[in-house]
Amino acid sequence: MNLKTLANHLGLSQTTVSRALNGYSDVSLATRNRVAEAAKTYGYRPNVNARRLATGRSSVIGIAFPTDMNMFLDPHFIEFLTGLSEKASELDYDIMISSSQSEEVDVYRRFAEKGTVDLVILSNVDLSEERIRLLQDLNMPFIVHGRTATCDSYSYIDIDNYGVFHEPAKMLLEMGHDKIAILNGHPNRVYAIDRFNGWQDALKERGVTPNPDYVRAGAMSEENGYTFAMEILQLEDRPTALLCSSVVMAKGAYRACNELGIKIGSEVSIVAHDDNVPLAQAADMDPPLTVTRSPLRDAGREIAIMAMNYLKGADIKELQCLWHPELIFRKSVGAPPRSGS
Amino acid sequence: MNLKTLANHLGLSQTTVSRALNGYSDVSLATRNRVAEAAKTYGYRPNVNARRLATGRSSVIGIAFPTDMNMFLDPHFIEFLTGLSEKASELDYDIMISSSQSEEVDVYRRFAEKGTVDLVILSNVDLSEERIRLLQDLNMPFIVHGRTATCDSYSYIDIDNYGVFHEPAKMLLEMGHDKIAILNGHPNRVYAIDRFNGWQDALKERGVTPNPDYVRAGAMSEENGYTFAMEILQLEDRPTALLCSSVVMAKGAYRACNELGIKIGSEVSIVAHDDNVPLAQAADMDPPLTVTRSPLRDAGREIAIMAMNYLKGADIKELQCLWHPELIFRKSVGAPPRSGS
DNA sequence: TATCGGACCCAAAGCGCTTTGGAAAAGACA
DNA sequence: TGTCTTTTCCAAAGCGCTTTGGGTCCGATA
Repeated sequence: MNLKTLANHLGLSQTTVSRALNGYSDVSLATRNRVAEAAKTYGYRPNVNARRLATGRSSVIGIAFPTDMNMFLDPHFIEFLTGLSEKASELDYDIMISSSQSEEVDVYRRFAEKGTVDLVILSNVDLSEERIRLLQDLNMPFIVHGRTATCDSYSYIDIDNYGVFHEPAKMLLEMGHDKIAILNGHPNRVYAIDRFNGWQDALKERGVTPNPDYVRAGAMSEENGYTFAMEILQLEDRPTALLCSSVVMAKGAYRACNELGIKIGSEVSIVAHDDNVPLAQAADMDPPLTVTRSPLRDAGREIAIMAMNYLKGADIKELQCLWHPELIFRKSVGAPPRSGS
Repeated sequence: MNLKTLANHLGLSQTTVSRALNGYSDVSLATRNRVAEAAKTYGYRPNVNARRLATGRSSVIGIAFPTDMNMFLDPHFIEFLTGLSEKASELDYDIMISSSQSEEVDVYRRFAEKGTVDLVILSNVDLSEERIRLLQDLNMPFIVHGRTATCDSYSYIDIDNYGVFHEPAKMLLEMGHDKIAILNGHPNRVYAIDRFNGWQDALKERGVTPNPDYVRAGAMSEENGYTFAMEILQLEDRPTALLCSSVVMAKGAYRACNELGIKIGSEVSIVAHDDNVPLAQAADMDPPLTVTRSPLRDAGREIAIMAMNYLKGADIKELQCLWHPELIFRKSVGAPPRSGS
């Protein structure tokens, strides 16, 4: 069933039927309904490729599939992608993934040349802005998940990573902790830098000098969480609180604590950032883990909406989201142990 | 730059240029080269959507993105998808992912209605064949990663899961092991059933009665590997060898052995199936893990090729692959301890 | 009564490709 | 020389939609 035969069935022109289905106001509400009705009963679905050819738009969102993805990212990336593709489906957008064996920028070049996608989504940005520059050069619309220094010029969604460590650090300081260590993500990622600064500033605001021994950074694996925590908790002047960049890392830290016989929530307080990936439920841990929470899936869903608005011509200023994670207090945090105990 | 202007530049008709670029033999080799040359210098790329409209083919492969994916599957699914999308790009196919908040079959319905994809890929099949039946009803081409009982009727790629446990079990038996336990995947997955049978038959062939206490099954997580191994290794009549369904599970088993002070490779032998996901490198374990190996990424790449051949009209019989994993012997396997030791 | 502005609808021209059904030129053969 | 194939090319007709640029009808206005 195509437009033409549907129009014939209705005794209307293709134009009218097309415009009726697309909700134009220059066709009366009555016929608009009549057309919608008929479309439903005949099971008419417009041919996507014809529409794409006619409009020049594809309603497809592209995303480069990182082929050398480090293991940690897997569940996080998937979680984000799940949200994105769910919402995109609802909005009648499609998601196309593509990967190159060599450079990620090749993927964008291909997208741009082929013209199969209207917009691409950039994940996992680091300090280098090669990809962003390329996309700007190619004149290919894009939205960034995360931010770089020059984020004024493009559309992005990010969380307040500074706050992710600043808020809980402040809270811990107010509870009397002053030896606060961080188990951070990879140091060339923008979010890790922001978090580091959040931690550092929180201490400085209280007149506490940040201790470089209390800083560890690397891939946010359970393994690293364990290793880093083992190292830090065996320092002579051991910290009374740990800020972890992910729940998975915190799990490693929990394991280290258990092994060292350190009571979580009394002898050491632990806070982590929670992307809410299924494999790591902070609330189910023992003791339940205090977190700053910002579900990645939600970010994926939001970015789909932003993509739609972008393509509808929304102003760039409306397409810059900064989310502030909520701080969820649970049993893994308590007053610092009295010194000497 | 479109066909028309390119044709004008060349002083040829659109027809000729089109057919030249598509390698038809009714245009002379000389002009074919000339056209190819010109296309390159002018940077001509055919408009994908116009082509799709004209041919009715999209050169897009669809895949349903499982929204409620269990945590274990993540890295495996990603690994497969990476191979698929790499090869697809090389072959100039695109990959479209889609997910529904409710049923996976909805995704296929949408694919079929919209007509955006030429073929879909089914992953992770279980015994129920609802999805397969639907796709057959919808007349939508598909390739299955895995198999069900009725696999004669469709195209698939799978590994010999029976052999995955049968081969190493046979080897262990020949080395003198007769108390062999299995840490299997989820019992309603076809591959887990096949593996179970492989193990069972290997024992029976040697006249050994399979011991139900030696069978554990569940999600293939490190956690489960640890728990299952702990249980099994503390049985009164403890096994001398463990077959694990994944390297991640084997990692859990390694942890259990270390905790119990059981020497791997002498007191207990361990073999696992290795999909070669980056997060779990069997060769780097201590001791290096003996595996049956079949990289998932390769399967993804192969399925892209199969998809192309399918769409080119290849015979169904040529589109049924069964791969036999190689058995890689490493230090985690040794002769069984002498009884009484 | 003549004019005008809405409201509603439509014919036809694209979008950029592929494919059909020849046509013209060039050899092959008698 | 005339006929018959091959070889090489092309005009034109789609593919199924959107959009432009009117047209018609009708009530409102003067």
